[in-house]
Amino acid sequence: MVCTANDLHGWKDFPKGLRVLLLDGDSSSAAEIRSKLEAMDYAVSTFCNENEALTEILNKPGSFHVAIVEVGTSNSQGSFKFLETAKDLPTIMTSNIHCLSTMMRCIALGAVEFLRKPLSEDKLRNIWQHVVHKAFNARGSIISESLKPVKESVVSMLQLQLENEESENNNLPNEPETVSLVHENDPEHSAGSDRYPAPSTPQLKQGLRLLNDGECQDQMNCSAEKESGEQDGESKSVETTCGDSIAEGILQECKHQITRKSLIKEEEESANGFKSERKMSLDQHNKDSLSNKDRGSAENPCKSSGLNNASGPRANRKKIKVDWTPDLHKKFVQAVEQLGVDQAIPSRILELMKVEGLTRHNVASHLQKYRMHKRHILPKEEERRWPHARELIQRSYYPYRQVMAFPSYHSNHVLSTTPGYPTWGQPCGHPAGYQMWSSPGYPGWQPTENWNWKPYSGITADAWGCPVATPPPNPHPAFPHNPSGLQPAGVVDYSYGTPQNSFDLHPAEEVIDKVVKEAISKPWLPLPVSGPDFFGPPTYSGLGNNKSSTKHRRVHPTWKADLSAPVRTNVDTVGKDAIDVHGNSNKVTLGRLVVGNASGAGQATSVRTLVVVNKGCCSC
DNA sequence: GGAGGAATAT
DNA sequence: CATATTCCTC
Repeated sequence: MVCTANDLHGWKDFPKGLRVLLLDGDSSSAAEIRSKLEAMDYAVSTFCNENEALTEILNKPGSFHVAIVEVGTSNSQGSFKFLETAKDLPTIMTSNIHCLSTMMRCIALGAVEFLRKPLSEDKLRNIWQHVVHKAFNARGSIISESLKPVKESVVSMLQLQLENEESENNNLPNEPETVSLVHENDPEHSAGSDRYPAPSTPQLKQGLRLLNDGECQDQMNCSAEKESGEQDGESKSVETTCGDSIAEGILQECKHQITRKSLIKEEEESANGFKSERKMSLDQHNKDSLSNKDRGSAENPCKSSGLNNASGPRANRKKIKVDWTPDLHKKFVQAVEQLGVDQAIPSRILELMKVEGLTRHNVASHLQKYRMHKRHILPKEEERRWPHARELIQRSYYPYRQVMAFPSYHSNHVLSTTPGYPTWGQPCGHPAGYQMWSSPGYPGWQPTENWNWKPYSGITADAWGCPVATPPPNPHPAFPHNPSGLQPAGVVDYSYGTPQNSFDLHPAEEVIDKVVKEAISKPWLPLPVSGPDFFGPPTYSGLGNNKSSTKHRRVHPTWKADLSAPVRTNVDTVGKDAIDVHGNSNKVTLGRLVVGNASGAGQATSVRTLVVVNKGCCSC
């Protein structure tokens, strides 16, 4: 009697009907075991000696799913022979005697388990696990005929189960259980604004594995991916799975019926040092994918609903690393632009993107990068388009007063018109390698009307969106006009604690006042500050520098907005309270500004003091 | 408590 | 480097 796929339907109540070969020389023992097995709806065939059993197996391959073989003191050789012969049949050894060497030998010969008599119901009830295990871990691709339906039925069951879970999850759209398998580490899992892989979207279902101490409850699923029926034709979902052997086995099994593009990779370590990496993908129209990798964090195991709860801390699920593919990024940019830069916050972006599986954290992280690149790129674009802007500024805007930042002695590339564009650059005419950001329709980072920055004659701004005015080569530039007749050169300096040098500094009160007043009255004009590149090694002085560490220095809220918006200054909002006139140091502190270097996010961030210095000199 | 976002870790 | 995570503030 050989199982076929047709048996599947009859196996909905698996493991009932499991065919058990019972080989026991002790007839009374055999009867007892048989009775218990049959009480569990297992189909039992009893044999008294191994030859009969082996004959049956050989004559009717695939007749049994599992064997329970007694090892006695006298018939041990027969039991070993059975083991050696029936290698394809998951065989559980059982014995009254407790002999370690015998147990070892049995295991070495391929026994799946060694149980001591008496065999309780509990022990017998779970023998099906060996069948499933064997079905999914058969060496090579060869699976005995009897195991095929087992495997398929398990797959089918799990698929059905997952679908049921999905229906339940549909009632709880924000907290799908399968999602929790992916995002169990996400502290935002309960936040309504966050999105998770929505199992409601017909996609490749996740392979799930739940490990429970002692009792293994492997649950897998695999279902065909349907391409139609996307809610809005745009939604994407995260595709993920676990990489344990069973899962992979199922995935292999399902490969022929699944159109899948995502790569799933996972590596695991021990229960203690659990570590994994996974690739996840968000498919859209079979085209783009978002691959996620993820690293588990030991301190944050599974914390969520349903299935995971049952599995306990051991069922450590991993977070997902999102691969911001061009398409995904495009969606992101579109969302940002739709919202407007001001309103573009992670949760809203997330909503607009409609990418399942993406979390607010993912978006926030990307947004951070986005903003940084934008700040960095915009100024260079402006500079590229208005190469003489600074000169114009100096001549026309501050005809009588040069307010600017001194470049750092380490300044290297702030205003250079770098030939290439970073990948976040705008799309026009980029060399290969930037296609991600320059694909047709990609909005790019071009300044839009959302950037309410007054051109200010194209003054350059740097990574922080602040205008950058470099000093002219000539330290004492001769301005063609000096309509005000004032002493020129109120100079803003970022002294980083370094002493003022070279100039005889005599702050004329009126000059200082004028600088301050103008800054306050014209907040839309740039503060004469430079971007990160402009500064030398960070030192800290002045306001906000009472911390010894560079950590957690933050822009004052009133400044923050302006740091992200290119030109405006917030002197007005900072107010005079932030203005500190250093009576005897020729400085007026306007406020604090956090700057960083250009090398990356948040690195070497520091607080600078804006100081207006009356530079009492000028050749004019 | 949760969100945004800078700073930091991986 | 890109992304995740942590930490801080609001």
